[in-house]
Amino acid sequence: MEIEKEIKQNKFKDEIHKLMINQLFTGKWITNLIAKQLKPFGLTNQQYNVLRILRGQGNNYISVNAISDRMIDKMSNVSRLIDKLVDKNLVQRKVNKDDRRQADIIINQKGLDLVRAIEETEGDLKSNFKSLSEEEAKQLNSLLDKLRG
Amino acid sequence: MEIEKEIKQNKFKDEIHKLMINQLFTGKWITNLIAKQLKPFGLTNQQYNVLRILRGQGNNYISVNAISDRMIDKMSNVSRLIDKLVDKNLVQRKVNKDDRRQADIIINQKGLDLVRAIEETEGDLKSNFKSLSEEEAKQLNSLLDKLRG
DNA sequence: TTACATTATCTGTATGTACATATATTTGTA
DNA sequence: TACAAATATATGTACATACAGATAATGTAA
Repeated sequence: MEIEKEIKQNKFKDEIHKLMINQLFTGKWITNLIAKQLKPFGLTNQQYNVLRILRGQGNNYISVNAISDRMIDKMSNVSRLIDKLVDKNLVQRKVNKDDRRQADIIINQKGLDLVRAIEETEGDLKSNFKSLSEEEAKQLNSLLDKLRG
Repeated sequence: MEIEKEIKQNKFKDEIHKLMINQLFTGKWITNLIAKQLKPFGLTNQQYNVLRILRGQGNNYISVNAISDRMIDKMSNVSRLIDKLVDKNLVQRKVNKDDRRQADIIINQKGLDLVRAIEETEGDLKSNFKSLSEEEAKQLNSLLDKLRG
């Protein structure tokens, strides 16, 4: 649906203004789709983002800062996100030997299993994105990159 | 910058997956830019969104539901958003005469002045979006609409 | 008109978020 | 070495958000 109809606004000041709003709306739309996907698993979007980052590290530990660098939402409070994941016994945290300020984080088997289980529901999520061709998705990706300058 | 670099991820499962992440990242990027613009005025993004919707109604009252329909983030808790705006004396709320369940909201002069003052800083915000041509912005808008199906 | 469903909004609760500041450790430099 | 600056993370706080459920008013069908 056109953004004008989604928010019942039939006029925008200019194309950039419309784009900002369209972009915010679409971002929120995807955020909500993912939140819905994660709900049965009791994870928030940011927690899932962290788990996937950790999985990407394989058997290596990674610092809180490095996680933050890789997060989609860099404003998230990673310390407390990790707290939650430790509470749920999905990741382990230990103090780095060489730099005792640093916390080293790693995902454990339970965490890996959870990510795997969630990934098995990816089909449902992806079904919301059938309206774009591969070519259009590429074009959109490159326009988004360009938008951010 | 390319999304790969922004989040230090050099590979995506497929173009759609990359698009989801790019979209989330870009949405968050714009959200943060707007939050920064609003900070000196003590408003949150959603509060500002509501104020602009109210201004769009001119001298007419509008219900909480109708505001929600017009919001970018429809999950916001409009009742409490309005509470905040009433506390700040930017809007007025009254009970609808014909349907006493309904709350009628209207922006007042102080609210209008504040929106106007914020709009005078739009130039700073817009300066972040110079990298796209008008034509590209249009193309992006139509791809985003299409993405949501 | 009475009972039940529906609607519009509000409230309670748990959790998440943003941001300022604190704590602990390490680094750089005189 | 001593000490200020920088770094990595954690904590306090005020506020926002999501969602379930409550409350009150209205609509509807017998």
